[in-house]
Parts: sequence; structure tokens; C-alpha cells
Amino acid sequence: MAARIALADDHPIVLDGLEQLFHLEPDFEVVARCRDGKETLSVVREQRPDLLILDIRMPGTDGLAVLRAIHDEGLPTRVVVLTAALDDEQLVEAVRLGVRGVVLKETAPKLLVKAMREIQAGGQWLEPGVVSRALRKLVQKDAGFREAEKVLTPRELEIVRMAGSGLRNRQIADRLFISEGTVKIHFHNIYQKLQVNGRLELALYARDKGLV
Amino acid sequence: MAARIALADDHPIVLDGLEQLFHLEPDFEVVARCRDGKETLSVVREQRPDLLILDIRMPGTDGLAVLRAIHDEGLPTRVVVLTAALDDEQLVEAVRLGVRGVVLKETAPKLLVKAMREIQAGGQWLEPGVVSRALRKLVQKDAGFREAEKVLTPRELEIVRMAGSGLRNRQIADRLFISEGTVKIHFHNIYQKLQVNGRLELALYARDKGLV
DNA sequence: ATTTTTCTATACCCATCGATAGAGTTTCCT
DNA sequence: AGGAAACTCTATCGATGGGTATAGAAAAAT
Repeated sequence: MAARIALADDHPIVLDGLEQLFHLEPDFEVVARCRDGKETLSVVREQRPDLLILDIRMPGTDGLAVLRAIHDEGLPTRVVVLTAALDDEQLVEAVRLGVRGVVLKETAPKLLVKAMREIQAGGQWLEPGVVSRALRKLVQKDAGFREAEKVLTPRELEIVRMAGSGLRNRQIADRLFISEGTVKIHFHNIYQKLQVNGRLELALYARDKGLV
Repeated sequence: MAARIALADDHPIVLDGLEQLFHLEPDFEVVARCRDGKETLSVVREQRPDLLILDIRMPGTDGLAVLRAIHDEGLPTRVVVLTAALDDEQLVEAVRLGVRGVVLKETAPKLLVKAMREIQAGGQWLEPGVVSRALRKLVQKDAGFREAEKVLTPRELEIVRMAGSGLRNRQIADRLFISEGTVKIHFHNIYQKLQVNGRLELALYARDKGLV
């Protein structure tokens, strides 16, 4: 019996391409085309397809939200993420949510079919190149981000954010209802922890690390 | 006689979708599929297709570079940009380079066909929504950028850049072989011209406007 | 129960920053 | 030739920023 596939992508042309692709494979049958996350979710809930090819970027409810819902509701559909470029964090999140496969749009269609068969048979399919590269980046960025989150106390993080917005010591003190001296102490500690040389470097650092 | 179309996109599935789409239209004939910019360029040079459907994001030589080459060499092929999301500056650049149409991937395939016919007949096709929105943003950003370039003298711009990198007055003075006092004067003038309240605000401003 | 961490505070000192005033040089435009 | 704009300098002064020492109170970890 042919595996029932649902397709979800906001680009009609991609849907056409996918449908055409699987039309040539007798062991797959496309049972639904979805243009946004909401539609995808209702289709998966009602039709219970065997497989879902899911684009991450979609208008409204995005792919990850769909994946999360499927995971949380324990729906039996196996999901393959098909996307142009996968963000590092998105990848990790997707894997955490039990995605069965990750395929880039720039890969050969035949490979996608192969991946689908693999998954239908109970396996997994992660493009090695993508995964390793993404994970490497993730480690770097995550290291920087979480480093800041770990070494800094909540209060210090708060102050870093304010400094990143261009506030003065006096202003920060007023907003936090503490003395200006205390603000200075916090900055002093922050500088030591983050190895930066003043509030300007700190502000730029905060911007880079996405702490603002 | 059917119009000869070349397709350029790094996603094979999209190529499949496009080919399938135009296969149903008797007045169009797909004569080439290209996976990167280099391939696209050689195809356009040799086969001189009537139309080229071009994705902006491609590995290696990207879509804009291809468009630039086609424009510079005076090749007769009319280009339609087909992309997921078009950057403001990219759009302006594309129009400047004589692109004949801009279509988003999320638009209905039938509309793409309609646009192609329009262009083949000598017209243009720009998605109104995209264009107006992009242009509005562009005006804003461009205004901010050029404003800074106009009101600031070359020397002042130099100093703004250095401040944006986190340098101190003393360091800036040393690098420019001027006295620290002069640096202060420049900053004073800059603050007045840009209506900012200190070097931190200035640095953030410079970052936003892309002056660094 | 004791130690550690976190947050808070004050006081002093020096470096840096920013505003202001006054003035000389060059360069470019009219 | 004359004027405007840009760049340079010195000098002063108050405000802000940052280092250091000292230390109390509350919360968390051991």
C-alpha cells in the first residue's frame, strides 16, 4: 500500500514540484497540499497522513509551531522538514520535537524520495553536511550567549541590557530604584566577568550577542 | 511560435515545479534549467532565451550578479526575478539593472504565467505590494544614511566610524595624528549635527545606519 | 547551621568625556 | 581678493565614568 503524504509549503510552485516528484513514485501518494501552518495542522489532525513534508517558513503559524503541535498531541504522522536554509536553533528545536528528517531544498529530488522511503521504513534522515555545520555554529553562538547568561547574575543582565540601550548610570539607577554607586559596582563586576573595557565595548558586545 | 524560457534556481524541486507549470502552457517552452549563477550566465549567452526566470539567492555567482552581467553585455533576454523574499536594496538594484518582472514564490503559479505573457508582450510586471513596501523602507533607511553622509564632513565621518568601533579619544587622536582636544571638538560638532547625546548613542546610531 | 552568592550601599580618587571660548591655517568657491 | 567651510590647536571646567576598599542584608547552596 502506498504511503500517504501531505505537503506543506507557502510556495505553490514548490508544491507543484513536490507533487510532480511523488507522482512518479508508485509507493507514495500525495493526499493534501497545505499553504500555511493552520491548514497543515487541521489536515494532519483529520487525515492522519503517514508522512508530512513541512517547510519551516510559512505565514501565520510557522513550521516549528506545527511540529510542536504534532509532537504535543502525539499525532502519528512522521515529519520531514524541507527548507531552504535551516537556522541553527531551529534545527535543534526541530530534532527535539521529534522530526524524522531534515532535507534542504537544494538537494536533488531523488534524494528526498530516498529519504522519505528511509523514514517510512522507520528510519531517520538528517543531511550530514547541514547538521554538522549547524551544530558547529550553534556551539559557537550558543557558547557566547549562554556564557553571558551564566556568568552574569540576573541583575547584571538587566543592567547590561540597559547599557546596550544607551542609558546612563544615573538613569539606570533611577529605573531600578538603586543608588548610582551600586550601578557602578555592577558595571565593575560585569567588566571583569566579560573581559570588556568599558560601557561602549559592553554595549557593542551586548548587541553582537543578541542580549538587547 | 513558443517563447523560449530558461529557469534558474538552486532548488531542484522549484525547477520541477516551474517546468511542470510551463509544460501545460503551449506558448512557452523551457529550454534550460540552471542550478547556479555561472551556469545561468553561460546558458543565456549561448542560447539567448527569450525569458529567464531567475532566483536571487543562488550559490556562487548570485542572481544579482547574473542580472548585472546580462545588463552590461546587452543580452536580449528578458529577466523575471522569482524569489521568496526580496530585500529592499536588492529590489532597487534589480530594477536599475533593467529587470522586467518581480514575482514572489508565494504567489499563485497562474499569476506567474500571466506575468510572463505580459513581459513577453513587451510589458513589465512588478508585484505592487512588494514594491511599494520595499520602496518605503528604502526611502527611510537611505534617508538616514545619506543624511549622515551629507551633514558630516569627511573627517567627522572618520571619527564616527572610530567611535563606533569603541575607540577612546586618545586612541583616535593618535591614529589621526591630531590632538585629543581636536577630537573633542569634532565630537562636539558631530553631536550637534546628529542630535545625539554622547558617544554611546553615537555608536549605536552609527551601527543602525550602517556607518561602521 | 554555616558558607557562598547576590544585591545593596557609601566614600574617595583619578581618568575620560563633553561643553565652551578663542584663534590660526588651508582649501575651495565666488 | 574675499568669504565660507573644514581642520587644527590650546585651555578651562563641570559632569560622567570607572577602580578600589569596605561592608551590611538577604537568599541560596552546602
